[in-house]
Amino acid sequence: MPIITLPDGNKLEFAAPVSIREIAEKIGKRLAKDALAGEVDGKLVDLSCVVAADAKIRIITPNLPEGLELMRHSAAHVMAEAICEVFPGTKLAYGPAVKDGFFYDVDSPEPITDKDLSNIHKAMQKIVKKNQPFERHELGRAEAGEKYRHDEYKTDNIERAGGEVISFYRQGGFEDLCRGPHVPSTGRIGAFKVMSLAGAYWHGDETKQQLTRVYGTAWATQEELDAHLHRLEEAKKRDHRKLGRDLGLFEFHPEAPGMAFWRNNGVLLYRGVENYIRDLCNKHGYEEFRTPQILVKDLWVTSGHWENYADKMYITEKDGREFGVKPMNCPGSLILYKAGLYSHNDLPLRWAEFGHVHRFEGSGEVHGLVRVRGFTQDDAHIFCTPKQLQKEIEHCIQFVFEVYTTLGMKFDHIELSTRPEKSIGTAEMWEVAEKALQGALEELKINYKLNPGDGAFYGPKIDFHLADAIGRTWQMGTIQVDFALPERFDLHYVDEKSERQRPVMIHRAVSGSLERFIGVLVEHYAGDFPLWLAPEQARLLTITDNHIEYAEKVATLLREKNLRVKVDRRGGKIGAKIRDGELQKIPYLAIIGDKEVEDGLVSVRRRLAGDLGQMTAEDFAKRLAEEVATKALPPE
RNA sequence: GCUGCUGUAGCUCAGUAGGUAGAGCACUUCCUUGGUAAGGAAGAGGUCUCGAGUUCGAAUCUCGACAGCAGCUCCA
Repeated sequence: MPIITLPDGNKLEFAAPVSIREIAEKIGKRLAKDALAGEVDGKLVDLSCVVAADAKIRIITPNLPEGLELMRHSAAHVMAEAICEVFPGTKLAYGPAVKDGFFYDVDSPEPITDKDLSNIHKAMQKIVKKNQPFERHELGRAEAGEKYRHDEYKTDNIERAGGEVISFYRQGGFEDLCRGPHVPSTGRIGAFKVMSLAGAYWHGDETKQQLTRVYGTAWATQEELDAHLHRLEEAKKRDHRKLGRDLGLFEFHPEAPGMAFWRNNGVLLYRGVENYIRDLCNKHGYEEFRTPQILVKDLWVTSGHWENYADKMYITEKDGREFGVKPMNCPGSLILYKAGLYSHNDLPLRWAEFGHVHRFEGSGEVHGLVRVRGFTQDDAHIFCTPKQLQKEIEHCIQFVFEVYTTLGMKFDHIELSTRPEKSIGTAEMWEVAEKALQGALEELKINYKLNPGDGAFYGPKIDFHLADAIGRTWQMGTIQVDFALPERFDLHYVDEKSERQRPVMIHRAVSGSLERFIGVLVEHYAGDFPLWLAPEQARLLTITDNHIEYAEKVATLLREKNLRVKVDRRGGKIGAKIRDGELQKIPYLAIIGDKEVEDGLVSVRRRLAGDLGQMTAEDFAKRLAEEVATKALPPE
């Protein structure tokens, strides 16, 4: 006689084993209608699943995150059936629910193209209309393997599935191997849309064949689907590549694929970020260095970069000698360290370098400013004793947080990556390094994800990831512990007993790359930068030509306070000048006409905040200088 | 690098069935001196990314290159 405990604590008693569907019906008609699946003692199950023993039960409906995920997973099955209809002979590899939707990786006998998406969508609509139940059935491992021995993907999935029972789900005449659970029938997958196509390697392995990945999105209601599509449209407007061009920040040209050309507004922004970090370096006890752009091959062989990344380095040859354009700044620092003599009293040495590096990223890998072939790392190399290591890491983490907090940016996640297969150094070095990083994270009580095997070839690392306008995440700041390079370059310091010891090295970058950082920054603010970073902080708009002289005087006053200001002295109506200023996202527009000239005033509009009324030119200058000094975030 | 897609004026885009191109905005000039998100008129601007091919004829069809977009892989 199962006693069912509901989330609110109420209990229901049944005389015989009952299905989730029956439980839902007992609770209420409306719930039974909405129910997609159940959760029995924390495990998701089909609505048809029968409960025989006492259990805690939740009914899963479309408005719960689990319900939405289920709908998306079921939508993937419906799409798989549709694809098989449109492309008979298609084999199915993998089709999970993902953020905002789902995809299915398929192996179709002929290529699927964009033009086929609407046909797939139509086929899905027909399947949904039939509203066929999802039916689970199970086979023994051996039996399942035999049944699908001609399908390499199913065979593989069966091999990977745990347990002796392999479950399948059927909807009408279509069957797919699946752990489940599913929504009760094909009519219950909500509002959906087939979105796009892409290639995807089987198991994400480049050496395996490439499958076709079909992406879809699904939502509980049409309104939510529309809202999602609208959000995507809105996000496009924040795309840093578009804003970069529209706001005159930077652009790209085929003459230097994957490398940015910066216009003045972009340079002002770039310099703002760079100088800010530079000032913080000073505050945190760093010294700044600069090392050559092109260094001999032998150096890259010693550092291990040649072995690991020669094909991604820009290589040049003169007088029969090979040189590499630097892809990292560290070897330059190592040379400088080695050329000096340091004692334990000198450590830690915090050496910063804004070094411009080049990496030949693959043609499909470059992406606006966030993945480029030439970029400046706000790099630093910290040489310290093993004892100082963890404290130095903590110091780096705090530095990173200081910058992102000031800018009002939130990390998507923080990652600790450990030793990869291809690496240099001993197991012991790696262990000490990984422990130091982990220790620092834990000391500062920072949530992080473990990412095993994803460290740099010379050491483990902590990475700080941020999301762009459409939710793609990018690695920004990084802190990497390196025992290997000091060894390879035979670095040492003199300890208290006058003995030579090996220093540890930390590689750290706060922004990661200034280019990527600015790309994400543009999307984060949608071009409405805090005043201290805005390229053009204020624009003075004259009503008529008669006001130009006074406007220039006000401009001079502002420039004396180190503010970046321009005068819009064109003809035309004030409305048009305001519109231009707003479209270019200028933080402050000040209107100057007869009234202002007469009384030494300006009429001020703050973007995103509106009309501030009249104030004296002096007060205006003071207000802006204050906003710059406090690094205030833009108005909401 | 891989799969699919795209490339027409500075920007956003149209171009029907192969018959050598069009709009809006921006720009220039003139008129307008106008008070809080577009004043009016006229004008200029294109080797339709590049190269081959098919054709009497290619922006349009085919192939290749280059660049870009989405995803995958990679990201020291």
